Amino acid sequence: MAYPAKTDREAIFRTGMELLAEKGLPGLSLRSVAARLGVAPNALYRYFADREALEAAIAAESAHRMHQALKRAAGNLEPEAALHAIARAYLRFARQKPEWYAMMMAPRQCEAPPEPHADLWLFVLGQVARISGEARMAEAAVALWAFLHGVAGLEAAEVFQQPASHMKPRSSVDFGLDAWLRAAAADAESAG
Amino acid sequence: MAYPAKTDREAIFRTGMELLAEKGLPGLSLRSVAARLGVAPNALYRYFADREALEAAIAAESAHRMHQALKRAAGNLEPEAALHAIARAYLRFARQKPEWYAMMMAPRQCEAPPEPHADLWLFVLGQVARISGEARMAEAAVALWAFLHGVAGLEAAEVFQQPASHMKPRSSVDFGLDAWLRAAAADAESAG
DNA sequence: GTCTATAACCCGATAGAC
DNA sequence: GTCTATCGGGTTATAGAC
Repeated sequence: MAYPAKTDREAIFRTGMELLAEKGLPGLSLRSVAARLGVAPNALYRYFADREALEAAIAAESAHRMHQALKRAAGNLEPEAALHAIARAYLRFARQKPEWYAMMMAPRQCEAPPEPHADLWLFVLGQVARISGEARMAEAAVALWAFLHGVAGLEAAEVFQQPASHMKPRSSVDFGLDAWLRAAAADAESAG
Repeated sequence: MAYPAKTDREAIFRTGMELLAEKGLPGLSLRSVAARLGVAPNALYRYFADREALEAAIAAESAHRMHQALKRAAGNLEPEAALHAIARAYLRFARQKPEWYAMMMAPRQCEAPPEPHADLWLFVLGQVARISGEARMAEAAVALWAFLHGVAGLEAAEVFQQPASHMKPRSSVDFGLDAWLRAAAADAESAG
């Protein structure tokens, strides 16, 4: 062939993940991805319809990686210990890969939630059900997710680093987690 | 004068707020503000050092408006009712003016938190202290803030509108809020 | 099917004239 | 204090050669 493929969907995607982790959201552009791969910018359009499509692929992979991290953290721990471990792993992921996390949580117009997101959600739902029971597991899981997502957001905004704010991130996370655990456990009792 | 002032800091700022509310974050640019005011783009640099400075002003005003909204919601209600009202008002603000909310919460490098942000935080802290007591009011307030910020983020990401997600936003907010209130009240008792 | 080249837009920011 | 003009950067997207 006169023009053998110099790249492929996988390589483009991988380069996008790298650039995002290295240079943040503004560092991720079709031009920069193409430059690193040594191809012309519009060569990428053969593999991704537009920037949105590339971002969606990155978001899906990010959700998958978080799922793996949470599963590893939970291991075979007892329900309550597993949930503490999951919460820590969630916040660690958001802290260490803020761009992947942001990409994964970014609003994106699509028919149904992509499979990795759904898998992650089902995993959390299952872990929550072990504590709260199944009657109100959805409400409990959403509340937990909101709390963790909120902590991640506040950490990203560096709210805790304000000198005169009197904020103690660690103990605040514990406060919220304990409150949630007590409420979830109470649900299980009232149902049982 | 050959060139009388056609605009001023206040008009620029107000136009920025409008554009942000109308067209979202990508619609806010120095060029678009200048176009709406009928001046050349670089005329704005007389009043704001750069885009960051304009954004910081918008963020401060957004925090002020949320503060007003929360105060109005709390009124003279009893502590627990006031907190419910504050939580609803917080989520309503984030839902109705998502760009202002995002701007207000966006990471921004500055020495100290701007005054409107600090005022808002002190107000929430005071309201929380009425329930939890003063010993752990900071932890409790941060946990509450994280939860509300998280719910706002999930709503913005349209997580709740996914058809097969089995999520009920309203009851999830109630779940989290009730959990928080019980924990905060328990703190007050153990201290009293 | 991939390439080069380019178009047609957007943006923030700066220089120098009036 | 505002203007025109411009620089250097970004983005999506298309046309046409190989």
